[in-house]
Amino acid sequence: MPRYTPAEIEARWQQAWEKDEVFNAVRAADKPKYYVLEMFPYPSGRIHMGHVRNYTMGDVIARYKIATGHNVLHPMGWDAFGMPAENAAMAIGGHPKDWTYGNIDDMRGQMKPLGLSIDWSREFATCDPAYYGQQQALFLDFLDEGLVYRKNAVVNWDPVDMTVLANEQVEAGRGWRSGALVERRELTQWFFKISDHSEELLAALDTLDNWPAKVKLMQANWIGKSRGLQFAFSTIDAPEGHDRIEVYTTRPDTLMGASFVGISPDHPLAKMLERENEDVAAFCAECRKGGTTEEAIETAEKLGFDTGIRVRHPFDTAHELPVYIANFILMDYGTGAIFGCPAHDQRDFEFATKYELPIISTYLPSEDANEVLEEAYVPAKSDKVFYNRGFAGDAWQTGEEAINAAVDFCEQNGVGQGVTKYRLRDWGLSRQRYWGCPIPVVHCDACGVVPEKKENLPIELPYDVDFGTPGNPLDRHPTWRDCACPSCGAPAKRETDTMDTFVDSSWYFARFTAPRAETPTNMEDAKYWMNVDQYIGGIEHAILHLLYSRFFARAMQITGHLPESAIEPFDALFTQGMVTHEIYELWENTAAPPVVGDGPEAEEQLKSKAMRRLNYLHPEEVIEFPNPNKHSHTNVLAVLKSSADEEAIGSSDHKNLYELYVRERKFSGKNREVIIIPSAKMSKSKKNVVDPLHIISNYGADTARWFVLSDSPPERDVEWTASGADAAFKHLTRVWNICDRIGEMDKDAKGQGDDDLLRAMHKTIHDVTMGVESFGFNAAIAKLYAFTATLQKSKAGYAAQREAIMTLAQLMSPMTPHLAEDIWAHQGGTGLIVTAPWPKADEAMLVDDTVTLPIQVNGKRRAEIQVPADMPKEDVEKIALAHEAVVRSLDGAAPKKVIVVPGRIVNVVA
RNA sequence: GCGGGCGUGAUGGAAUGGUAGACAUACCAGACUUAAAAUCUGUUGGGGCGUAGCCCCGUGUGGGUUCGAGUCCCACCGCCCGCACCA
Repeated sequence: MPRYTPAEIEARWQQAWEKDEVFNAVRAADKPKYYVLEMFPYPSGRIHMGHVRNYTMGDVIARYKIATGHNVLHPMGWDAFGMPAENAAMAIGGHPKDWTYGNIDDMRGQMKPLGLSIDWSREFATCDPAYYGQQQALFLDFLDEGLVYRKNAVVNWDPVDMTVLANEQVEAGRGWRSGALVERRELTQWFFKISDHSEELLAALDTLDNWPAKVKLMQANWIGKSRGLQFAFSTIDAPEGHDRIEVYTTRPDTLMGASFVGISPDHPLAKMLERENEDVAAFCAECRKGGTTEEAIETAEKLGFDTGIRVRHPFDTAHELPVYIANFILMDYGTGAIFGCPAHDQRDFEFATKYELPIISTYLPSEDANEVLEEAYVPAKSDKVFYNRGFAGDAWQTGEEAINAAVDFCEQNGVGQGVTKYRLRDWGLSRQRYWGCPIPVVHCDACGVVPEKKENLPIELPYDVDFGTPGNPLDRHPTWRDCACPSCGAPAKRETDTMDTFVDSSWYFARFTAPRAETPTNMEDAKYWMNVDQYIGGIEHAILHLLYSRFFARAMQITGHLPESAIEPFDALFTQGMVTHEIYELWENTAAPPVVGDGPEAEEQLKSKAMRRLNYLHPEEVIEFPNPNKHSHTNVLAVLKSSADEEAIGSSDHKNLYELYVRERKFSGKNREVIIIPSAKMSKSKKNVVDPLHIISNYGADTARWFVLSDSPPERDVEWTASGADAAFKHLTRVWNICDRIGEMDKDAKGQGDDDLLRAMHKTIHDVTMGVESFGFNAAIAKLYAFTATLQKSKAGYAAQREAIMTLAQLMSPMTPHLAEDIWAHQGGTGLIVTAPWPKADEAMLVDDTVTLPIQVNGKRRAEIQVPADMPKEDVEKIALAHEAVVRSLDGAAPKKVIVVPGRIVNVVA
């Protein structure tokens, strides 16, 4: 009997697909188009199970769409710029370009054996000059349209390495290489005017019907539209030019609870005081320590500095408030100044407590509530509260009503204006790094900042750079900066900043529609292929990447690079989960004398000893086995493979391993134990990374693909288990063996149960189709398991069994395409299965004549009846009430009510 | 700190507001075998009783809506993701 040999059949069918060019996307009017795209990978050099899962999901969709008669575009490329390449150059030498292209070759080589339905003829990397040159052209067009501008912004500055650090290079407020305390420093940077599109980007979220609601909500919160009041406090004893402080508040209804005014350390008034007063300067310097992330700022201890300046309350000029410089106020949001209302904001409450400022309630939960607060009183804006210090609207009103009333009141009394603001800031794209797309502008002494001419594009990165010292090598390059001013021709200097890598990934989806075009896009191709019908990627991109891409699509429409119809580039979005794996930790008693002996005393002693994690272990370094001690909470134990002898490993009863485990833990000189941490994100440092190449060489790509789809719902994390992969392989072998068996059958053989088999088949067609359409891959696979079991046991005749196995192959083909092709060929199917039309479920075969109805009494299941599917409600009710179990439950009482849901359930209310 | 999500047997999970635990793993038992592997079959949420059967409890915790809640609402607990220079 021939065997299932994935290594052989997978290579064969991949060649067949390549020969027929079945995945080459062709622009043609004969069929509807379908564009499926997975977020392209960073070329780290190794694919991991997360990639396998991500691309397999996209592949299932792509293959399903091919089978249902679409021209499918399913491209692949590389998000190839970024810091890891420069870090590698610094750490191990070599050049970022060589490192990156080497990695791309490696990863492509690792991906191809997966048998993905990718049109490789469209492949590109963002570090190809042909790609980033077009990106520079886009930048120039954006500049022309006023979508790009320059302004100052803060960066993480490492004062020892004299370089700008990324947020991830700041560890606990210190530079990762130098260990120096990081400072915030201002630089002139390029910005995209994304904030001009805040309202539009927010409003258009409503049109994205096939995006997850959580992603839309996260984007809406990120854009952060708020209506509030902007007004000015007039100052007392302030330096000249600062007789007013403009503040913005979303809670003008709490104005009577104001107890201080806070300004950002970067506020113009703070900066002026800083120049004149050493104490202020010292305080502002203190505030500028630490990273630039919102998280770092929000979680830092709240600090304030009393400037001595005071302001008058707008409603009561006799009431004066102190002005503090405070480290938690951001210059980027609002006006960089706020009034603090400690009674209704927890941050302000803590600040007021620390600096002994008054805490004044403006509203209370009830008219007689205690005004002395333990913490800030912050009810939902939609709750009705009692305004004890209201000044507009009713005494009892919701926060929302009070805010509107307060804005109206203030406007009428000339105390400010209602304004709408957005939290969304402009997108800073300048990076002081080498391995990125050069910003195509020139600095000329005479002409200032001048855009490069398009005919000079691409402005290519020089190859001869050194990474011996931190910082941007472009800055140090002896000649690259030198150029002629595009405007006046005089000697000038190139911009040495490069672009944020988010720019690269904000339009690659459009480039895939015409990857070799001499312009960023080709309008005809863009019109045909856009939008992306199904986009697939991680939830970690829910905000930035997706928001930036939405902005770019608009900007590209404005500059004539995308049609109007493509301003929302992703019709449907799916966010998949991660692949996780157990972590194995080796713990040892490193400090105390070893514990010896057995029994409870030894156990107690072990608990009290200083057991420490010594290191992490690779999955190959441990042997797992079931815990024979059934009373323990731990079901699986593990020992070091190196400690176990051959016999113990080979033996099927786990006695020897358990004895070894006990011996190592209690009797060895080290009290050594392997601890299993379930389900953690795969990470190199924790050594819980499973290499897909191993899986593919051991089991084949189809097994890897089947497993990553089968075990968890796609939006959730999947736990990689060796036994799961094993089971997937066994199942595929089983299917192959069934195919072989049917192939050996007598072609004229008649059997029993043809109709049952075909009914089960049509139900499976229906269920799997629904599953694939709705990303319910794991549920679809469960149905395929069930149908395989049915087919395996079937005694049906040859014709029915052949139809069943061929349909099974078709339904499996998006997940396990190689095995499916092989079965198809084995059974004499026409052409390739990949291009065969998707099977259709026969509606008539889906309905059963009789149904099983559960009968509940008061919501608890008590019985079950079989009735014809079309039996009238009244008759069902009669049968249900007559049922022995129901009679017993009712105990003679008359039912109050009977609910009959046809085809579903009967509930008797006693 | 802020924003978003998730939580179901030993494990991964299934379940348009309608029989909780499909399917798979693991374990246990059986068949085949000299034996093992492989393969196949079967059992398995917890507790109880008068054990062909029946009853009680059970979807992180506590409340609520409903004839009926894993599913909807509120509060809490735990874990995960994002926070603008990681990609």
